Amino acid sequence: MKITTWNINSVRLRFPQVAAFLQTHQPDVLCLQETKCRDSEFPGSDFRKLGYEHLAINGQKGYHGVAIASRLPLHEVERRNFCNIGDARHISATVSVGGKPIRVNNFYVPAGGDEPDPQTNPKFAHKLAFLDELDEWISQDSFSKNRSLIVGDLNIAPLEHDVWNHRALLKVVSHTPIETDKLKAIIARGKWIDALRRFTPAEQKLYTWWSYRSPDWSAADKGRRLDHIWASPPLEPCLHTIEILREARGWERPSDHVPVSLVLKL
DNA sequence: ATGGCTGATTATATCAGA
Repeated sequence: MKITTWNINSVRLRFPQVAAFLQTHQPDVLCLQETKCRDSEFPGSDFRKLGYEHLAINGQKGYHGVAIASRLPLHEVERRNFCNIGDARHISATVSVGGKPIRVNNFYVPAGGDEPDPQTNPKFAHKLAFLDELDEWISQDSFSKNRSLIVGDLNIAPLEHDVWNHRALLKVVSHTPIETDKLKAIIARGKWIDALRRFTPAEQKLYTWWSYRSPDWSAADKGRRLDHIWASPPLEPCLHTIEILREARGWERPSDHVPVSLVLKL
């Protein structure tokens, strides 16, 4: 079973890139973030034509929005209203593979604005509150004791080599200690397996996002690892491979995030 | 190195992203 997470930055604008990816890489399940459209505007028939007949969508107008497109049936779809503000940052569904369920949770964590101070920056306060609620919610036994995946754009690069310059980014939202400590605590509490790092040593640079503002993103290579796939302990023996499709950042009119995939041998 | 860019909006400047 192959599952991909990708912050697409407008699913309508970038459907051609999505189609190219699906046809070449053939994931069973695709989790998208920043779809940026209402549910009624989601290009569902285009996904169905490519064999992704099972759709779970949590959209909103203009901003945010998450979705799961799957070749396998999706059950028990849930859209949790984190921080009770009515935005679209989570969707989960159960995928059955060989008759055994895997619970897939797709997140788009708030970016957090510029200033890493919750007293003066409401966006950063929102990000921290979201993480606290995420921590409490996924600490339930049902997550860790069953076959669960946490995927998505978590907007935090937790490790030193998840950013191009650790020291320079310590005061930059996405890599500040208050955020990275929280994320590491959530991982530790749930005994989550950080699947990308399971296949790449901690000393090796690993990025999934490169800013649009860098004139030569590849040569400068000032990336961050903002996109994640975590697996619950029961899935540990099934983790097979990870792929970060760096080349997608060089496609025409790209997203600033690239697809990140996990293959499970179930 | 924190924006030099990008996308959406009943747009033509503003907000958001990270």
